[in-house]
Amino acid sequence: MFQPFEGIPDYPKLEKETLEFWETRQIFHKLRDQTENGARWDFQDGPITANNPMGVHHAWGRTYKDIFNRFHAMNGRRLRWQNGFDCQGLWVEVEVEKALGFKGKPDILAFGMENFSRECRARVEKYADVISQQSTRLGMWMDWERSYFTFDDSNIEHIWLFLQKCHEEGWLGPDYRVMPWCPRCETSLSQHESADSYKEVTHRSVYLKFPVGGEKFAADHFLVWTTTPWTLTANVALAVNPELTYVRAKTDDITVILSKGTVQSALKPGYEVLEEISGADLVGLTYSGPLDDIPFQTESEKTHPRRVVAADWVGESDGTGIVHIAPGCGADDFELGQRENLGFIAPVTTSAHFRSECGPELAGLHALEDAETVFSELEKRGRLYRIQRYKHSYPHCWRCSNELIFYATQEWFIKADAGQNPARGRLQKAASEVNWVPEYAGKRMQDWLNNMGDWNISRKRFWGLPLPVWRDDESGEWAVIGSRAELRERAVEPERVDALPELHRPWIDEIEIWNADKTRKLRRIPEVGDAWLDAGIVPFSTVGYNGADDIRMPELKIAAQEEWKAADFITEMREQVRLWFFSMLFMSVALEDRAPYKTAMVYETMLDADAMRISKTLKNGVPYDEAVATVGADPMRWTFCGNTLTKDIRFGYKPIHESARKLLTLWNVYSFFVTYANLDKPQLGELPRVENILDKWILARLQTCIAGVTKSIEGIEPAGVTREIESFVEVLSNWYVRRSRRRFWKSESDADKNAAYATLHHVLLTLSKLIAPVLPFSAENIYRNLSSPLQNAPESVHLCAWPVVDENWRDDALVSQVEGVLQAVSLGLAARKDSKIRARQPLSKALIQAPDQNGRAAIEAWRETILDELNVKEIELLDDAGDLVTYSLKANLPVVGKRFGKGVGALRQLLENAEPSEAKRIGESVKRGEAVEIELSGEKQTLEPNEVLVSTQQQSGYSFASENGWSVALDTSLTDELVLEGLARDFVRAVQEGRKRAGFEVSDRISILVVDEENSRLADVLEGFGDYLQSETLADELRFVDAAYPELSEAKMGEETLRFRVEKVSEI
RNA sequence: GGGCUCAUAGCUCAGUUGGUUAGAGCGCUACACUGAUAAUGUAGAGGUCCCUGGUUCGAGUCCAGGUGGGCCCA
Repeated sequence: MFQPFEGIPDYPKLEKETLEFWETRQIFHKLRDQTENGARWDFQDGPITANNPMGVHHAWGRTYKDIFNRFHAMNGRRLRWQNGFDCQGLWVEVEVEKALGFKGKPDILAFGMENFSRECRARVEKYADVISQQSTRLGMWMDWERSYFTFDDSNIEHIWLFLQKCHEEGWLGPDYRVMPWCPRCETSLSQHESADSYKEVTHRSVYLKFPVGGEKFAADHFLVWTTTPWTLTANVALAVNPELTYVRAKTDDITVILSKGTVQSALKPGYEVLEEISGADLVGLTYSGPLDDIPFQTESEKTHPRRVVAADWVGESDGTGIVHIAPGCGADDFELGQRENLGFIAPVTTSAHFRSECGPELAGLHALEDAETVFSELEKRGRLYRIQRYKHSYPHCWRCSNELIFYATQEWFIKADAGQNPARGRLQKAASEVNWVPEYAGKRMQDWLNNMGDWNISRKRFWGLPLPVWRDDESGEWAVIGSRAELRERAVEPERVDALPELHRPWIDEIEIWNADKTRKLRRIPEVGDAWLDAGIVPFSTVGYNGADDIRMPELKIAAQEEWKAADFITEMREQVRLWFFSMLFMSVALEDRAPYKTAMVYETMLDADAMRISKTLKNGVPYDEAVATVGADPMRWTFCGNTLTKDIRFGYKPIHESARKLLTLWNVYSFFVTYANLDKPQLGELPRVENILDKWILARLQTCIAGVTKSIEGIEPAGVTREIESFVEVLSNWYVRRSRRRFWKSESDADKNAAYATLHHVLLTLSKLIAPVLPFSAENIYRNLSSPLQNAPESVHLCAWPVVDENWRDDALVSQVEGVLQAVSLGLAARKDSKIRARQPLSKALIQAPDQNGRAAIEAWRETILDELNVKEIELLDDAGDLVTYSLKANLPVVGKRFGKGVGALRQLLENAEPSEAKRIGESVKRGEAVEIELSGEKQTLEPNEVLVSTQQQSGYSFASENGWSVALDTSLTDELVLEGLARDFVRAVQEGRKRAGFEVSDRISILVVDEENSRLADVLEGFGDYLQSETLADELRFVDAAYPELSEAKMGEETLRFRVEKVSEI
């Protein structure tokens, strides 16, 4: 007895029960044991940041991960099953700050670094738990007890090892540069981090008047434009492009100098251009700046007088063609300042507050937030010409969304092009050996590597990888430590290293080491590392590459498991190409000179249903917990899996519901099987000898499906899986089950009925395995129910072997035959539609023309089925002989194309427009498989039979429907016998409807009470088809009643109105 | 400015090495079918396959240029 199933699945309920089953029966652990000795297939998980609950976009990626893991486990492969958490870096700190209500670094310092670190760890541990729970709910199988955490000392030590290696290669070192800097977080950000951070904002831009020094343009002003007025405190020069043309122009009763191309946008209306000047002539002029009186400026001018310099990057797309240069506040400026020896001013503190040397009016104010004061100071000094609102894209902190500034600072870099053995070429070679899916991911990686700048790995923060650099500030001597053991060896007080609770700030900062000759004590630099170092090292740290034992999964230990080093598969969203994929690649190339992964799959962006980017402020995303609780995980997983990798996914409840509806067909078939099997209790197990062509066909079609699904997963094409399964379920339901229904209804048990049960059972059971990776819950539910009568069946679908194609059942010819039959039936229904005769009305004859021998064989093989589908008594297979046939010819283009080249056009003309007699001559030859002579453009040619496509049409009075060489016509002439049969069918239909309405069981026996109207043909119908009526409707009796009989229903029988009633025959 | 990528029905998307009349699902309309059906079938409406040029006997498919969108870099 199977668990009954009806209606639509309640996924949330079904999934919860399944989770309990997995848990109590320890299915995951059994799977792991069962694959223990299998060949390795290594999925390396990219760590998810454990600082918040997961979102629905995480569920997308995690679905892919789970699909591939489950598939390979079913194939007996040994997997790692290790989830990873990203645990440190700015993203964690910012969330903890928010939770504690902190505004910035000073709050953290007041709170105490030790307390702060503990808070960070606690948050990570909390959300690691939350995410583990959420992922479990998604059906994701991992060894959740043994996830890796990037804050582990072992992870940190592995990064140290890597950085030491970089040092040996000559790639690592400090540099003084202008960097994007977040004044709130008080740290610089890397190239990685600033990449996504540009946002459209509107700022006030300002045009300023800078009086020109010297004699040449003594009364004039340079007109200078900037969007960051605060940087004027650090102005040391102006830059012009010597290639550009500049002008002197009169405006507001003064004379200004600016580039010719910017006059219109920069000057107020009513200006007058006086003369043109070459940019080169401006170089070398002096000027006085707008804030010349502040101490920074007066001091700087003593050694570096203000002057105009040349820069070829100055343009005219905005501004005035004259750029104010502040080497302390911009990367280009900094570089130009170095080249031209312009002097240097750093006007603000790390939190963007003006230093005291900016003068009493500005000192202590915030450069961005107190911009008003800057404007009024400029106004006070009479230097403002004009203020305009200006919309542009400006960088923001990717974690706290505050506007960034550019700040001169010393940071630590990994320089790819430095050293004896530069990294770039080695990285490119390693990347080229990876199988990128889709291919463009590999091109993006190459592009990134081509353009890769130095990698800023230092952050002036707290909770992160402590950079293993110890330095003596006085002498500048520094050393890189590669492990905790080495640290102990060189420590001034080794026992303090032993006492370290963990390798984090503030504890690690207390350790001092000796320099090489033990003459100086070195202290650790305070910086922590870029979080991408943490994630990038995991291919090594999770397997204990450095030989230490303190890893979460000891069985992966590298000494014993050399094989785990390069993952077979990784997958993340596309931006990870330049983030995690890159950092892993870099670290692996540094350590082992090879890529740490063999296949890398990327997917695109999740958008909402209206193609809008999902953002927290818009609240347009589907919340994960809500979605999984209301619609369930499986429909979501089906939606995710069906998305084409190269396309963004538009995600919302509508697509999930659409997926659920597609899956409903499968559940309907399952429900059909369970319902009838429970009535009949058939023998199930081994497939009996298969005789019925429907069974043969669906088993053959199943093999096609197995092959297709397997190929899709192995070819890293998840969308193919859903396509293959959906098309199979479609024909399973609408051809196999529909055509087999009567086989299941037969009241007696016979071989054919049993074969039908056994076949459908086998198909559904196999299907449950095919969907198991994508729909782990539904598959389990269906499998467990269907496998219940089987001996020795694994207790879970996930412990089953992946189905393989059985060559005994494979029959591609049969599969394509049925495609032809479906076409013929569809054409027949179209012809019937055309004739306007209802489907219940039997017709005497269908005339079918098949395109070829295989098609004719299909009609013969499926004759009974087609008769029934089309409701006709007879099929006449039109052959191609006789005078009534017309031939139409077409060139077989792929074949003749190569041979005839330019002549193809003429040949097509000739064949398609051939006279009937000529068409017949050629057509008949081809049908006989003989070559035929033709005359083409005045030349004799011989056409081989495979070069011509022949289709024939019967000349006939019937209306045809035809397509792809198939034609079907119906003989619509009706005999009285046929009319009566049609009426009988109407009667049956009416009674069945009545049974359903009355709520009878399928097996209930009934009485039919019917009113015999005047002039009705009812009596004739009963006489001719009484037995048929009774057996179809399970009616024990059929009797006439008076028109006054209570509660009669009405129905149409042909043109007549039938009044009747059905009653259940009492059990007695 | 450089790189990658996309453009096919009202919407979401298939379209394998170039091949004859470009498909599916959803939505809409009409009709039909229904003892698994929140199903299904048939038909209709809806397409300059973004544009231009090239290669070819033949281009949605290959190439070049352009337009528009997305992403990355400078």
